[in-house]
Amino acid sequence: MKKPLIILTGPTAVGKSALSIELAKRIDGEIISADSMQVYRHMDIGSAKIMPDQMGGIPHHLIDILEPTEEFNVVTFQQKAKEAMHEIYDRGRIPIVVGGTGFYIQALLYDVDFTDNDEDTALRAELEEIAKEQGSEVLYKRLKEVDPESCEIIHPNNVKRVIRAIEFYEKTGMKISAHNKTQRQNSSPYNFAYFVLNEDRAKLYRKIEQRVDAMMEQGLVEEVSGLAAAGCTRDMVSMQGLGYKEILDYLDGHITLEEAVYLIKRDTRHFAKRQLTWFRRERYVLWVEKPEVDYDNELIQNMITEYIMSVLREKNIIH
RNA sequence: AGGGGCAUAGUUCAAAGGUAGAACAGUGGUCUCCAAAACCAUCGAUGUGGGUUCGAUUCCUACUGCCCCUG
Repeated sequence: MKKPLIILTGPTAVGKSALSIELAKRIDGEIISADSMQVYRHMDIGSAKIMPDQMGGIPHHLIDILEPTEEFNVVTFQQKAKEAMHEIYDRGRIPIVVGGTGFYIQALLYDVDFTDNDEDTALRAELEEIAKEQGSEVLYKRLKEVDPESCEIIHPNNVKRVIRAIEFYEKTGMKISAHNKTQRQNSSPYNFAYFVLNEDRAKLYRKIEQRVDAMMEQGLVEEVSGLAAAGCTRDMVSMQGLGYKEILDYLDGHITLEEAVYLIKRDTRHFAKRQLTWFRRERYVLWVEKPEVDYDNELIQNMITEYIMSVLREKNIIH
């Protein structure tokens, strides 16, 4: 008997958090955050983190679990999320995965196997050096010798993925193209429902821009300068987050504050667009479109929750 | 009101009497260990009316709009 799993995602700023609280209350669920930035403590404003007073008493997992100086990646996410799920099942409750990182959701939902190799930071650094000094073509040729199939899929300019493919081969002796092919055939071990909340593009973009303005008012600059003072630098995973890298550039005097705000807005729009692209090609997703006209917010929330509940009943996730 | 200047893509800027380029924005896509990352692709323009010319978006001219100076 497959265990139940609910996924609630969508582009940034669409209103996932608020809806997830409503849903969790009704079905007695707990929330697992699938967000690569909200895992970090002291990064509240820029990550639009849900704060304890907004949680409505619903337990949240994978929020505030790391210091910004620590590394976080899919593998860590997968491990910690699975641990959290076990605990939730033990309590007889239903896990609701909420967050916008599609890659993380995929890793969890299909239980993608990452175990047969560890990342090798020394090798990565070495390969990065080669790319920088000799050009990405050199790396690409090296990959071609061991895994020509990957070369057909990966663009030569995409250094990160070329490096990963070489690394995979060096560490395991296998081709990542073959590995990915088999992993892609995994079916989910869960009885799941995968909801993507979406709304009119222009409206979403407007909300993103308003949210960035609000972050500035809430003191994003202070938050980032605090992190910088605590030793955070832009090469850290946490500081690659939207709002953080741009404000760091401002604090370093590379750009003006006005430019930083423009860049945060632009890059967040791009991000939302990429998220939607991801969800479009994901299998078995259920799109939940917000109505174009602005009704009462609570009313919309209720309608959507009702719809989600009906799907969950149909799928025997709730009774 | 008088004088001057400018009108090219959504924006900022190129170029040229013979098929008008770029950056950014917008749009679509890739993704199985940095994913809020990295990468790929693509739509789109000469303000309006006359004239000169084989050919005008370019030269001339009127109009319209915007900017600057003077009052």
